Amino acid sequence: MQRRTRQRDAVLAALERADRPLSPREILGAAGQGLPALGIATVYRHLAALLADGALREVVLPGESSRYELAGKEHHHHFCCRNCAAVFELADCPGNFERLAPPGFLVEEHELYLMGLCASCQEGS
Amino acid sequence: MQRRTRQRDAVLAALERADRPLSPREILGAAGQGLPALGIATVYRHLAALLADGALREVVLPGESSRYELAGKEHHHHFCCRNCAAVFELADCPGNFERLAPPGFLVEEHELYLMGLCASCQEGS
DNA sequence: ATACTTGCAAAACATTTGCAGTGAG
DNA sequence: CTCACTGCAAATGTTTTGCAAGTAT
Repeated sequence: MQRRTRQRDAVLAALERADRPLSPREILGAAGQGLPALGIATVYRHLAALLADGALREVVLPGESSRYELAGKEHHHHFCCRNCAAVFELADCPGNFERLAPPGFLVEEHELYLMGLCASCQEGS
Repeated sequence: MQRRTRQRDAVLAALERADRPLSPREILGAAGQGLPALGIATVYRHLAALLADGALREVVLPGESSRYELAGKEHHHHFCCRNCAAVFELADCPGNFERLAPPGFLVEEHELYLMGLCASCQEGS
């Protein structure tokens, strides 16, 4: 079982404070505010542990390191702006993807990403 | 413009031969059969170039390096078996994801992954 | 007191780049 | 003949590990 430590709380607090998925680097930065000696290795260790516990979700994007967000939020997906690389959460999920899989396959989870331009980047272009 | 070289052909041939997305390592292995001195750097360089040309698609999965497949195939998505990690292609796409994005956002692309157990891994359990 | 956690530095990997030689056009 | 392409090795950058010291329980 995991112990409750200052570092663990700092990682979780950083993720709670954020309204978007954070990369390990960003978590180190955010959590390191009130805990300067925090090491990146510790961040990775907690991310792995929390992920295994199902307390976090991993958000994978092409060309960037994985980002992490608290699980337990309502099921949702992400929009990634190809210009500013910001990641937004989507409200809805069409669901019902089981029928897409070949017969005999068991669908347990699904992941959906939309990509394009966010509202502010569209104005600029 | 890109020149036509033995290495470039080998990379493309490896991808054509495969019925699933390949990682850079796998491509090196497959393409290296008939071209032993082929270097991993060259593979990466061609993947980057072909990707930029739109000749390839990048398939990103949690925890593994990106895989690549020929573009130009019909639009499709992937199923990833959580047991054997094999990646399968799906036939259909529900499409029409524009409505999921917040107002003002432009959806240019989308990516959908299903995860679960493939037919053979389900039997074994 | 016990044994899980930490930070640091080193290790392991994955990916990119510099360079001089090679080869396509 | 030129200049893009190649292989190699070195450089980057990211994630993981070993270990002695710190600390929650």
